[in-house]
Amino acid sequence: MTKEPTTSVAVSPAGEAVPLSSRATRAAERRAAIVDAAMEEFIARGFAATRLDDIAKRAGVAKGTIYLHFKDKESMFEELVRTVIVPVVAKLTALPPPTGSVRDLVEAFASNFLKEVIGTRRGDLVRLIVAEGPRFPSVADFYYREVVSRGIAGMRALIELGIARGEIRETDLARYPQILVAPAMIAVIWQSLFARHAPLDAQDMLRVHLDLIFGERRTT
Amino acid sequence: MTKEPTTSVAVSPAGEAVPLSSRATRAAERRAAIVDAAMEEFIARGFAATRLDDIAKRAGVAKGTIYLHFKDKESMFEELVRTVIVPVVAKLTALPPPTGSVRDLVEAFASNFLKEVIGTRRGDLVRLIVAEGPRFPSVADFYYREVVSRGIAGMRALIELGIARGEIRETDLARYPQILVAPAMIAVIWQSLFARHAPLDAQDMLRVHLDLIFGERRTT
DNA sequence: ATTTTATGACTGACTAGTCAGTCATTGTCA
DNA sequence: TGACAATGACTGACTAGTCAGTCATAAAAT
Repeated sequence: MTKEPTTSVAVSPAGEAVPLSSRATRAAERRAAIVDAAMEEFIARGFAATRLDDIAKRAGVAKGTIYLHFKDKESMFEELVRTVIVPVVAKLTALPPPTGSVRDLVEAFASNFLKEVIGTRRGDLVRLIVAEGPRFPSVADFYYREVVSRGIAGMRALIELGIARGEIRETDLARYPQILVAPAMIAVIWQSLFARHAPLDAQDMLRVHLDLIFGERRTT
Repeated sequence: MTKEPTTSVAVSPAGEAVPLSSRATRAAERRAAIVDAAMEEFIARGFAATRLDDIAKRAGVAKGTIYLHFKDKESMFEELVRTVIVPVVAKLTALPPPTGSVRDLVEAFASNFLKEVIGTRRGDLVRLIVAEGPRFPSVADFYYREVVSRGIAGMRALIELGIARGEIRETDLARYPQILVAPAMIAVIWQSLFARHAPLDAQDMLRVHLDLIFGERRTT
């Protein structure tokens, strides 16, 4: 079925020698415009209710052009998720220096997450995946494989380190890194759904949560 | 005016074995069948992708019948959410006796939540609300008003009691009852999306989380 | 001039919502 | 009690509209 990698993605081979506004470049720009527009529309309306005409209009492109880049609506959605998520994973995988206390590490993660995800388009994407996941097993699979399982593994490693160093009391926590992450996820969803009813100070909430796990912070 | 339909349930002679279908009863049954079918379909496909024909077929009813009970697809969805949620709220509002430790109370809540929500159709409904909320402000509003704000308030009261009684150390927790609830919500979502990849022992996870908040449990 | 890329009018499949007609149930009267 | 009339719940074929995907044509690049 969708075995095809679609139209050859303009992955320019390492070298460039090619003038900036080559075909490949233009194609890549158009593709990016389509991805951005699609992101916007899918987040606002969900998969089924999004019209390709709207995506095309927003991207400043004719509808037919979309089909030069994507096989159909479904695979566009799937590729969109991949396209947007991969760089985020890459960024998070670029681990910070293993210096300082575990709490500092976790806090670095948290503040990064706060800035890069909560209340941003990427946060909305998370909600979108939760929303459409059951109807797009391939998306859910991908997300689990690339983001969730890695994230859980990384958090577990951190927790174990924290336990080993005596920073974390509750040793069972290592079995459920989800607990460490849960408030952050809740914050993402809260901002999408209830921000207008009751804004949430995500940063402060995460701080309190970390106090709960690591104990009250002394002085820094 | 004897115009009243008088839901005359008494019409059926006591001894008769035919109380099967008065008009009113049948109507109520049909409405219930439609609500059930709609719930199933909306959960499986989301709002936009659900066909009224499918709901009708599943409910064993003609499409036109749906319109005798609901104005249109949108208000059907909205009423559906209300219909399903109200009894749950009622149940949770029936507070347990204020006996025992706060931890016991919270644990009672948790185990109730586990049994009644996580991994059930109601859990899927929560996911559905997260999914469709942004496109159905009225649903999100209703859910916030009837479930979220009450739940948060209730949890806050419990936390404050726990703090007053010395069961809970972290006094800032009262400002973010979301932290108390977060793992439970994550469990709901996890079961919907990732259960097949990595089943989650929600009960055990919640126990660990409560240990984190209340401190390790002594004896039971 | 030829090939590649882009366009947008067009098509056909699909579906929310309607409504004229049917008929089981209920009410009335002899 | 039985026959007949009134009611309105129920049906499903139909309408009007939508939208994913196509393709003949045009523009741009080479």
